[in-house]
This record gives sequence, structure tokens and C-alpha cells, in this order.
Amino acid sequence: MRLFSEAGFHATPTSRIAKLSGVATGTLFHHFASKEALINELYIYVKRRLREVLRHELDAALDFCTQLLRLWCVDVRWFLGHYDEFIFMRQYCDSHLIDARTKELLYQDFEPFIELFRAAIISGLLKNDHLEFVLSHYVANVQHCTFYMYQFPDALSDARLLHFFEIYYGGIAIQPTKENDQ
Amino acid sequence: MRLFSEAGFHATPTSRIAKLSGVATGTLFHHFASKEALINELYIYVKRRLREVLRHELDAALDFCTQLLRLWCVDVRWFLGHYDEFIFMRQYCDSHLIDARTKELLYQDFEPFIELFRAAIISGLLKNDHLEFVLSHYVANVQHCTFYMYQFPDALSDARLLHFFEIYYGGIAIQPTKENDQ
Amino acid sequence: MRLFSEAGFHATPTSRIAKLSGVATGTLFHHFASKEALINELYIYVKRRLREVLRHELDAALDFCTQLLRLWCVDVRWFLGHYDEFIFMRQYCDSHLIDARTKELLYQDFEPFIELFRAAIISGLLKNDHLEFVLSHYVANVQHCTFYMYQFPDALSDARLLHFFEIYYGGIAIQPTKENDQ
Amino acid sequence: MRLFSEAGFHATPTSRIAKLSGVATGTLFHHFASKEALINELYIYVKRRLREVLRHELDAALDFCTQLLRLWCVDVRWFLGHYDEFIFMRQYCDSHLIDARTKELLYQDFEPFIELFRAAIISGLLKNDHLEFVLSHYVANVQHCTFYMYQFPDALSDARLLHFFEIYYGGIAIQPTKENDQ
DNA sequence: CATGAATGAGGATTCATTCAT
DNA sequence: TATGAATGAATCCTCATTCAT
Repeated sequence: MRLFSEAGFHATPTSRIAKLSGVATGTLFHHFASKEALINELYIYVKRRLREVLRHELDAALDFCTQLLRLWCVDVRWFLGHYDEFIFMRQYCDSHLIDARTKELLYQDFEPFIELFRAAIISGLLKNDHLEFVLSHYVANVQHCTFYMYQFPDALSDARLLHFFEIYYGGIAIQPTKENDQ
Repeated sequence: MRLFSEAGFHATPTSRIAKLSGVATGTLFHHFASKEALINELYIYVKRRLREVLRHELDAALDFCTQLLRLWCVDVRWFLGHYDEFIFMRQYCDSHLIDARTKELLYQDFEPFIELFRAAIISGLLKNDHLEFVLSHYVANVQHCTFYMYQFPDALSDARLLHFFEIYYGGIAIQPTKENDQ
Repeated sequence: MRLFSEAGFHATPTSRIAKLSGVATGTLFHHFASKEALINELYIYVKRRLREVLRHELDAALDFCTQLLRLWCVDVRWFLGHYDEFIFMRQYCDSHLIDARTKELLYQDFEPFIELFRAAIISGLLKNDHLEFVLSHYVANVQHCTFYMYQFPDALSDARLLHFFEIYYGGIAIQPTKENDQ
Repeated sequence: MRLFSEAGFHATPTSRIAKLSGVATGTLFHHFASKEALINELYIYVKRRLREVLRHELDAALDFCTQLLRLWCVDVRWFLGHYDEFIFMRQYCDSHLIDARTKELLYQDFEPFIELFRAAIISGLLKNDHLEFVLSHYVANVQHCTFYMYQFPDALSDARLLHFFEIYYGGIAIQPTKENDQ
């Protein structure tokens, strides 16, 4: 994880992965068919850890905006606390190294979150009603927020996260957040 | 350009660059000190071409929102018409491969555009008053817009570009665009 | 060894070293960090083999002249029997390719022999009393003797070796060899 | 000259030779058929310059020992004043890079000096009567003397040169120098 | 005659992967 | 199952030499 995010896939020899992991090079290839297989499994592993963290924020009893704000906060916080993972995902989410099967697998894993956005579109809460746009727009802005907060670290207050969320949400929502009662 | 954006820096042998360029391998190294030097000069070249295109949109006679909209449209349109360049810049703008000297050089080149945002902050037009945030937020959203429009190509109408701009600008501006008469 | 002495360091591709050694190119670099490291280790290896051969000739019970004659004979004979090693050492003993650490290491290894000369100087046996001169003068004349005897091979008789030793020793010693009863 | 002696033939690119010479790479190949041809001509050039310097020391009116001492002094002094040339010659005199034709040519050039030694042998002045031995023995000791004096520079007095000559000559001559009246 | 860009074969080194132990 | 030495194809880069200007 650390090596791939710091140096990149091709600049990271399997020998260094093995050394850092405290195993022999050969051992790596007992557990993973190839370097490509390794990065794919790693990618799946990271996204699933993230999903576990986010899962608890979904609460059908709450309205869309509140749930989304909670997701946003947990998302950004987790990435800030796992910056290697952040760089890693940012780097490989569109890469050819992650194969179609892996992407498909993960798309299904995140179905509950996708469903949240789908419902919001149906309820007419958003300016744009194309699911793909809304999803990628959310991801892009979470990534930007994380990147910025990492570059310019400050008190990691709820207030700052809320401020960035408002900028994001104020753009996409028809009715901006009126009551910031979190 | 095409090779780096498609396969990445490390997965692109200099021999393939040479062959595609119709020159010998040695010729490459006659013009560029190393593969790293090549990608740096390429990066500078692309950003400068983009700057030339954007430069004409700056017009001190117009208000901030109008100028920004014009930049947004030209930016996205140019990237859609030069998608290899888009992928390339997206991939390397934060990479270690682009060295500090190159980044510094380009930061200076884009000073006029940075100035535009600086003035807007001073005029109190934006919700966030940190220049670095505002700049990277613009870039992130232009990139997302481009990426999305490329994935889901449609009529490249002014209306769509304006719609995405409103989502972006509606988030960051205190006073959303009132009159969209462009 | 053979390749370096015949063609020289730069004119010997690692691929040829590997082929002649019956291993793959990669294997070479598994055992030696670089071509430079290889030649350094080779140099150390050769000098240590020579030292092992010479070591048995030191005998504190004998006088300086006798010990030196024995060293001279074994030295020249070993070089004549290992002419690749001779050419190799002659070529690289002053080369930049052999790094300072290697030279320092070997200087220590040959301390017993150096001690022999040091004692002779203290005993006032030699015309010149600078250790560095005496050592390098011995080496230069052993090398010349070897080189000449290789160029003009003849019966490798003790008599010839003794004759050349007398020419060498007659120059440096205050009291030339009186009794050549070895 | 400087480049070949400092870095060696293979480690000296023709481009660097050209740059240091203040000409273009192509120009080099107008004057010399190849890099090998260049080093051969350079070798000839150096040896001929040395010969010119030594020539004046030959004086048939003087006895062998005196002439040889004069040659020795001028030889060592010239090399100390032209150390690049010294390293160069030392490095390439036995190299495959200097072809047989060049060596033959120079052997003829040095005929007058060879003649000096030939006469001394016939006159029975030397312990060894093989011309090749006597010549190479002289060269080896001049080289050693030069090398040592360069390593341990001191006042370049006539006395020191004479001291080293006596060590050399005391070995090879049947009748050592009796009167050091130079 | 001088130039220096272009050439492409050649060389040192790396690294994913294999396999005998 | 774990190991790590061995492999050799692949890669970046160098450099002697050519040749059009």
C-alpha cells in the first residue's frame, strides 16, 4: 500500500514489497498469481475497508442531506487518517491496472450508497439527474476536499468539514442546506 | 503524449516513443537529457498550449463570473478536444516525475489566471477566501466535468457546459449566477 | 579475470563475463552490486591468493636478504604461472576503478610483508630509507622481471631468478648479496 | 591527452575530446579515421616529443654512465613536468590499442638510444647482456622513479635524481658509479 | 574543411517470475 | 508452505560514426 502510493506500481519492485512485508520474494508469488493480481486484491481490500467504515453512516430514518453530510465527513476523515490509501485509490481508480472484473465487483459492493443517490434524484433534490454524474461529482469533491485539507492541515474541526460540504452540496442541490444542525 | 497518457510513464519504453515519433532512440536523448526531462518538457509544453488558448478569455472589462464561465467553457472544450493531454495532465500534475522547478515555472505562467481568483476573493465574491482552495477547487471541477462529458458524450452544447458551470459556481459563490445570458 | 586482463574493464561486457562464467547476466548482479564492485572483489580475491602463497616464505629466523630472495622467487613464479592475474594486477593497481576502501583493506593484509621492509630500513640495510619507496621499488622490479621472463621464456631456472634478484637487490642494498647459497 | 590519461580510452567519449578541443565532433573524424587512429597518432606524437627532448643528451664523447645519467635525469624531469603524458604512456605502451605498426615505427625512432645500450653491453659494462632486458629494465625504473617522485614531491634536486639513478645503475652495472661528479 | 543532428547497435542494470531445496 | 538464488527479457542510456548542409 505504502509503496504503491508513494512510488507507483511500476517503480515498486516486488522485491521491495517482499522485504517490507518481511517475507521472501517467492512467498509473494505463493499468495498472489502476479504483481497485477496483488494490486487488484489490494484495491479490493482497501475499498472494502472504506465501505465498512461508511456503512454505519447510512440511516434510512434520516433525510438525504443529513446522510450525505455524515458520509462526507466520515469519508474525508478516513482518507485523512489513511492518506496512503487515499493516494493509492486516487491513482488507480481509473488505471488499466485495475481490471474490469474488480471494478464490477466493487460497484456491487457500493450498491447501498449508490441507492442513496438514486433515491435523491428520484425525489428531485438535485440539479442533475444523471446518476453517473452525481456519483462521480461526489467522489471528485470528496477527493478534492481531502487533498486540500491534507495540503493545508488545520484543526480538523467539524466546522471546516461542514463548510466544504456546503460548497459541494450548495452546487448540486436545488435547495441548499438551510439548517446546519449537526 | 499519447503513449504517456495511455500506458503511463514507466510502461512506455523510450524505444516506443522514438518509433512513434519516427526517429531513432538516440535522437530522443540528443534532444532530451533523460526520460524524466522529456516528460517535464512535455508537461510544460502542454500547459503552455492550454494557457495560450485560455489567455484570450481574460477580459478585465467583464465581471468575474462572466470571465470564469468563459474560462470554464474553453477549458473543458479544449480538454475534450485534446483528451490525451487531459489524461496526461490529470495523471502527472501531482506526480513526483514532474519536478519542483517545472511546477514553479508553470505557476508563474498562470499568474494572470490566479490573479483573477485573487481579485474575486478580495471582492468578497466567494464562500472560501483561501486562494489555494479556490484554485484547486476550480481545477478539480473542470477535470470532473471534462471526465464526465467524455465518458457520456452528448451534444457538446453551450447549455450543458453552462449547467455544469452553475453546479460548480453555485457552490463556491456567495451570490449564485443570476443572469445566465451568455 | 581473463577477460579483464585481456581486453580491459570497459571493453569487457558483463554479458561476456556471464557467458564465460556459465551463468545468466542477472545472476552476476545478484552476487555483485555492479561491474565496479565485481572488479574490486576480484582484485581483493587475487591479492589475497597471492598473499597466501607468499605468506609461507616469511621466516623470522632468516635474515632479510634471504627472506626477500625467497619472496622474490615465489612472487615471480606465481605471476608467471598466473599471467592473467599478473596483467590484471598491473593494469588495475593504480586505476580509479579500484576504490580507496579496497586499497586500504589490502594494505592491511600485506602488513607482515611491509613489516619485513620496515625492519630492514631500521637495520640500515638499504640505500633508501623511505618505506614507500622501498616497497614500490620492489613491486616495480618484480613486475618488470615477470614481464620480461614471460616475453622471453627460457628455462625457468633458479639461476635466472637469482640473477635478476641480484640486479634488483644490488641496487637497493648497501651491502650486496655476498653468499647466494639458496 | 589529459582525458585519455585521466579516464582512459573507453571512458573518454569522442564528444568530450571534441568539446575540450573546441571543435565539433564531426571535425575530429575529418582529421582522424577513427578513435583508435587518434590514440595511435597521439601516442606517436608524445613519444616523438620525448625523443626530441632526450636527443640532446646523447653525446658520443661522454662515457656510457654519464650519458645514461643525463638521459635518466631529463627523462624523469620531462615526465614529472608532463604527468598526463606519463600516465598516458604508462597506460598504453602495452595496450592492444596501440597497434603493431605504431610500435615498430617508434622502435626505429629510438634507435640512437637503443644503440647506446647495445654498445654498453658489447663493452661488457652490464651484468645482463640481453638488449631487451636492459632496455625494459631502464624503462621500468625510470617509470617507477617518476611515479614515486610524483607521489612524494619534494625539492626536485639533482641530488635526489642522482640517488635514484645510483640505485638503478648500481643494480645493473658491473662497476657501480664511482665518481658522482655531476 | 567544419559542423552537429541523427543514427542504432551495444552495454549496464533491473525485475517479475520460476523452481529446487 | 516458505525460501531466495537464478533467470534473461526488457529498459534506459551512451557513443562512435555518418552525412547533409
